[in-house]
Amino acid sequence: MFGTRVPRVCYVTSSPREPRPSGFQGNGRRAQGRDSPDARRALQEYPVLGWKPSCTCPPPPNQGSSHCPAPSDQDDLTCLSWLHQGTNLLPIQPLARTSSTAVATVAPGAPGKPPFSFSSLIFMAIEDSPEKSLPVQGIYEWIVRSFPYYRSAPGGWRNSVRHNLSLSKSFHRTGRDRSQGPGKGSLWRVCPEHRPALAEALRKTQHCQGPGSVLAGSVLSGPVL
DNA sequence: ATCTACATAAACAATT
DNA sequence: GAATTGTTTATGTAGA
Repeated sequence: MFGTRVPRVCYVTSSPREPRPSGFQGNGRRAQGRDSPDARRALQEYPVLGWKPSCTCPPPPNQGSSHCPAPSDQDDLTCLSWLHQGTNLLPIQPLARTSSTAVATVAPGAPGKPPFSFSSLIFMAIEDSPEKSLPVQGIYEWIVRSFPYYRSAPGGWRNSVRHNLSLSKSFHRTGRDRSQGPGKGSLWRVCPEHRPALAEALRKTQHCQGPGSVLAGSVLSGPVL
């Protein structure tokens, strides 16, 4: 199908892309570095504040705590119920629903880049949907709604979202029910077998922000994560 | 030094 | 034909 793909012009030159602007943040890992100032700032800006640990389900493995009896059918992280307990459905969930109060915590003008990878963002968006599936546009909207940074970010992040969806084995697309209305594209879902890894990555992102972060204080000290 | 994960950019085909 | 969606390739950075 792609046999007709022609080599890109970039091969002609040693520098295929435009020089990156001085403010370019590299590969983004810097921004989501384990304990980077950016990551800490972002976590303080984004209202994980509203996430109240109110765990009634088993903690993820390696958390040690077993305050809840582990159901026999949950040997691993396949169960994401620990991500979906009421308001602590997902770390940034409160912002999406109560933007006025939540966004008030964001520094005016320049929200920091979220510390989450695109995979994590997609994961959260999909898991936050009632049907556990979203079209690309729905994922965009969830991200923009949840992270003010992406409202003003250059459009390239959408490309990255699609790139992640397409490249990552963690997500797969399903046919779209056209009776639900018009719209392009497919619905995207999280592969069940990859949920544990995604959840763990998300948990690590939070965990690695250190004890100083709001999230660490409100989440990691709790029994859920 | 190398590998891996990730972000970003871009080309291009398919679909609506 | 335009816009959107999906796939693929390339490249750069940082951490392990």
